[in-house]
Amino acid sequence: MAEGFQAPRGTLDWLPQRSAARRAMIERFRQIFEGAGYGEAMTPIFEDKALFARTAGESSEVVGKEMYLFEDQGGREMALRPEFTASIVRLYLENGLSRDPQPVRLWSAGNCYRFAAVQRGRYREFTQVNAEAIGSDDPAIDAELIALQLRWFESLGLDGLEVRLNTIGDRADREPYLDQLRAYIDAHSSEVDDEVRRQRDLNPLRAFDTKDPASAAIMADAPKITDAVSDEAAAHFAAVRSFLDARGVNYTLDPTLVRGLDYYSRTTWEISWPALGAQSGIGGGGRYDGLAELIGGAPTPGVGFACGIERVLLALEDQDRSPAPERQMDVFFAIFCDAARPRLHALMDQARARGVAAEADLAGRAVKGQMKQADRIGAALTVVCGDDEWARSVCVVRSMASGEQTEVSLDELVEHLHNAKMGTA
RNA sequence: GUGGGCGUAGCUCAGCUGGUGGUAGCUCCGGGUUGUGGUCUCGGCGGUCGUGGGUUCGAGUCCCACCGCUCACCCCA
Repeated sequence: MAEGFQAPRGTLDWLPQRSAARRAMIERFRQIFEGAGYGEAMTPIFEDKALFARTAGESSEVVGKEMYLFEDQGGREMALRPEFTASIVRLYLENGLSRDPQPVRLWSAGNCYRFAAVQRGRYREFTQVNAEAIGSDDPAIDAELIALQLRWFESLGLDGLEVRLNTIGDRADREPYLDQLRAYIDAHSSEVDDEVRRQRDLNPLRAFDTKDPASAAIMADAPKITDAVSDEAAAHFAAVRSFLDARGVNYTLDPTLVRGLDYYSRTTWEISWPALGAQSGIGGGGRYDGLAELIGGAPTPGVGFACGIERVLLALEDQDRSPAPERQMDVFFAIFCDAARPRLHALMDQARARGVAAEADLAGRAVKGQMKQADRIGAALTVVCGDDEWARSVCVVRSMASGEQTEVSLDELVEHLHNAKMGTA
């Protein structure tokens, strides 16, 4: 290890067991969203830096200091994607999807990259599953996305989720409100801490996030954006809530909930699993009706969310649950005769070609060790072939559950294994 | 980027105020069962004590730096 390499800080190695869990989670996500009419979209892992800079906002941490940037050999400024939404909207515009029936609904899964301080649940390379609906401002979509997202969590066996919901109005509502909020902070300037004063200039909405109790008390009485939104946005939010209420979705209203990316408008939400501690946010999203214009497209409404696979998996592991299916093998080949190995390996391959999951000893194990291996991998059957059987061109097929053994001619072995598999399946 | 805790076999960990690394548990491999698993039992493999310096006659144990993990700030998935 001293002279060796370690995975880069903030990255994870995925061994088979967790890889299976991860894949099962994504597969579940796929089933749920494709069952609701969402199609899979994949975008490049890197994009023009400006795509993210313009959409997420220069004042956001993500753009300000967390992007992985590089200049390619052609001198282009590129960034590894810190999130999906900007890429998906870019995809929508670039591929003319505004000509498709609206809204265009897409889901994605893949790695994102942010150069942030590493801790449990926060990694520099991490995986998000993502869903976006672009081209309609129907409040039913906001509610549908939240409901589907919750269905995913529940299908994985995660209990005790908290859903927080808010509306931050339209961009046009924002400036007058921000002036109001800045004025309030200025009026209480001497009573709040540096953090609030810093946010006042940077992103006043975030001033509500202060941890300082005195400042928090002051901010508790500050004007809330929820009260400052237009009648139209308020009506939209009321409609979102009615769609959620009709489904029986539990949520709490949090008028200080502001998502960290500047492009959000109207509905915002966050789902957390509190036991995870500081990185308890396992999913979040919102509406971004102004985003398409920011990157040169026609005004196009949109709404979407993302969930962090690693965090959800940590939560599941904390509950001693794994979404990974049991590993199973149909047949193990236990061969105690060197001369027999080539022929039996060939037969094993033929069985595999017919859909039988099979493996053989590859470690030179003794008899006992090979049987133990068969047991360990959960093989339903073990093909046993030693000198005696090989001399007679047969083998013994043992049922690992019952211990029952039958002798089978090597010529009929593949057919026998195939039938056994079909019979039990 | 800033603080606190931690870093001994593949994994989980003992190791008292510095005096030669633990028959430790689990895993893995083998024997007990001349060719048959899950239990039991015996044995074996496996460590430059995170890395590099320093103090000391002597450092896993003390000091410093770095790397990594972890908790929190922050940020967000």
